[in-house]
Amino acid sequence: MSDTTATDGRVIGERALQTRRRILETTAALLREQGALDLKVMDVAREVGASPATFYQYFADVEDAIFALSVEMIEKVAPIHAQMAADWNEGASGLDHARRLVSEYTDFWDVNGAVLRIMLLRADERDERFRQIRRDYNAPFMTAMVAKVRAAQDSGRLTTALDAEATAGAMLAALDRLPNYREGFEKRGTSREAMIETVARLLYSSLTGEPFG
Amino acid sequence: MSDTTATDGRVIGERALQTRRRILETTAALLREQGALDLKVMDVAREVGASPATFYQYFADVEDAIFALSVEMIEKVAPIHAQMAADWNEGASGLDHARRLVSEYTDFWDVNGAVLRIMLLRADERDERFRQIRRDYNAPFMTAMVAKVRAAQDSGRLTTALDAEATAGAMLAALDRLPNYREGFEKRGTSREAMIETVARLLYSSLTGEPFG
DNA sequence: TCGTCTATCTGACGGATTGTCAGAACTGAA
DNA sequence: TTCAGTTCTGACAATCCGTCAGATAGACGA
Repeated sequence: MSDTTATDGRVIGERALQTRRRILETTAALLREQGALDLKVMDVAREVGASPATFYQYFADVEDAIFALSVEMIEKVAPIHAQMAADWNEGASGLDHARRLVSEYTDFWDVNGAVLRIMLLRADERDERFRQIRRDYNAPFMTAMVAKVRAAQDSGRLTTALDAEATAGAMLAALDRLPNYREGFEKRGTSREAMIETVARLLYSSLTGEPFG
Repeated sequence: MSDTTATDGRVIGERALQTRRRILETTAALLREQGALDLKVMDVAREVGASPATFYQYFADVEDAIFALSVEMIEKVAPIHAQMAADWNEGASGLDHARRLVSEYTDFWDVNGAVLRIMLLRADERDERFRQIRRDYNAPFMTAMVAKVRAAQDSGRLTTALDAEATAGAMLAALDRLPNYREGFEKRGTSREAMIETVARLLYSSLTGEPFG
């Protein structure tokens, strides 16, 4: 069922699993170093120290390997989902919880950005396979945030002029894009902490209706 | 100076200019259809009806052509900058102006998204060439938004706990990513208008300190 | 009209990458 | 050690890359 298979469909054993993993790690590393546009199967194979034929035994092409890495993002991000769900249910100081969420998610981007960027790109480019993964990856964030917005709206603290989905989406957009602007920010005097504080406050206010101050 | 040159550096004439343009338009079209990851020089050349050698006369590779398209985005987006600057200086009903900005920028993304996505991707991947273009492309938005935030903070309407650059960046993030989520939104009942209204209100409130309601 | 000059384009090439086999090498069990 | 199943790879045809030298086309003067 969830057994890993080779491109010919057969279930693979321990040795093959390790090879597959080395290919994935190498793909991720090269992705970080040189980006996706000119990442070749040959580059990965050379770096792994294997024949290109070995690569093709596990993945159809480089994009397919990045797809596998994207799938793994879903479980890698799960602890952040869990933390968020736990925090937000107990209902205590929301702003601190928002700070923690933004901080942890920014760290997550710093580590996994290279893969996440291609996942989002291919989903944006209408690839259905990646769209499904993007949905699964985003869903817990979206669900939690939409619920927050609806709750705030139901209790009258937040205007219903805001669409709950769109509000959550906008906050997710900030979470996903701001790590990519951090270097530029820092060059102009906006520290990582200031960025996190700002996004946390925007997030908190947009989801609860509390004023920014 | 701003004359267009071939890869060997010579300034090109009228006929060559048309060839170059056909290559660029074809690249943009194929980018929309099949995305960037497996867009080959051969694909473009075939579609243009020219030899690959002709392509290489004007661009080093596909990415280089996308770079040229990215450069063109700067002047293509200028009218939206201008409209925004004009609107925001006269100081009248800010929310309506925000609506117009979001609406027009969403349309801009619908037309030019394929190129914008790669511009942002390559900049995110630390390519200095694309980073420069991204800066130039974003600068007018950022400058105007940062000024708005600072003004609101100076007059005491907005908390200084928000960093001006980060706030502007977060709003830009929403503008840049939400068009990519629109199809998903619409499938779940959030119309284009609702999305625009929401982003406009978030933008307006974050830049002015006015409450969401 | 014709020939010439120059800008532009391309056929053809060596080299690299892609993707696919059949079979070689490895592994663990008997 | 032998054997059977698993995993890996050399070798190949097909395609793509990137670069020439030379072919072609358009402008212009005679």
